[in-house]
Amino acid sequence: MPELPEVETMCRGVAPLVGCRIAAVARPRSRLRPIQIRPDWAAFRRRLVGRTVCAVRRLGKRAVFELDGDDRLVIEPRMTGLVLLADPPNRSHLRLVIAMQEPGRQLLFWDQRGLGVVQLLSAEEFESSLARGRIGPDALGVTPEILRQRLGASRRPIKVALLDQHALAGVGNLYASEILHRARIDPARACCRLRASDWDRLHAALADVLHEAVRAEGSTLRDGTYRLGANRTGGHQLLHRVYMRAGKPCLQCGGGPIVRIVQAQRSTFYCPACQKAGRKQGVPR
DNA sequence: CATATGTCCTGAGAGC
DNA sequence: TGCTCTCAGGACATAT
Repeated sequence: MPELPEVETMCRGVAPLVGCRIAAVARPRSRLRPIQIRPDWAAFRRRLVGRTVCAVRRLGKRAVFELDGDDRLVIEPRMTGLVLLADPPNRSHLRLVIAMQEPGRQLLFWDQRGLGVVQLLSAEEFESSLARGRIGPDALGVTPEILRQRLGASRRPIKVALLDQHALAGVGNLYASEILHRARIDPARACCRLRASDWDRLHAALADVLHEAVRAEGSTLRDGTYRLGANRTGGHQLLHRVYMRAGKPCLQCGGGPIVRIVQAQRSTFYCPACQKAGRKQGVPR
């Protein structure tokens, strides 16, 4: 499930396409339902061919290709999408091939479940979707003050609020649990009940966990869909302290065990000992 | 407006 | 063995 670190890794992977010019755009044939491409396929293709890739950026969980003429190609991998230069896991779930004029250069979008969305937007459309709060500020670009400003007034549990991409972009289900564990905050606590010190720890944990995961090139989970091409996996799954570790001892306090609860129909993993609401925030032995 | 819930999708794995 | 069922969750639509 690509979240910020996985999308960042994919964007870095396709950075060699900067400067390349799009020669052809193709949708491989498939028995599967086609993914969403906007605007319609004909216009999408017509507007892409001939464009040059000026930059590849990431915003939250989206990969944004800036093209000459100021259009933006925005790819949302959602659950199982991969943005690659080559070597997709298989051919049957390859959804989009953008071939460049430069020999051997191409951009691939592979997506097993097909929930991903690919859009071509004008600069105005892209900016207005940000301005109208459709996409919140990137999680790695916020200060502790902005973090609190974006989430602090909500009565929702902090774990649920962290997943709201309109409030803050980039954190998904996996890293929300890891971040709250590192910050020693109870995932069920309402945002509006957090104190200033909690926001400081949350901000530090957010940056720590996400940077650590980027360094490890993201997390490949049991389903194995997240790949870096050439069948390479990410490495951060080896560093998870709570995610998918229900019943196992807490790596922080040695106690535990880690508990799984469900919030907003999603799994949350946490250590009740380390993350007890209102507990004195020391390092337990 | 804020918050909660249902929906899309495919493949893996469980259970019979 | 082969079937049916459940589950995973990102982002949006719809309901309250």
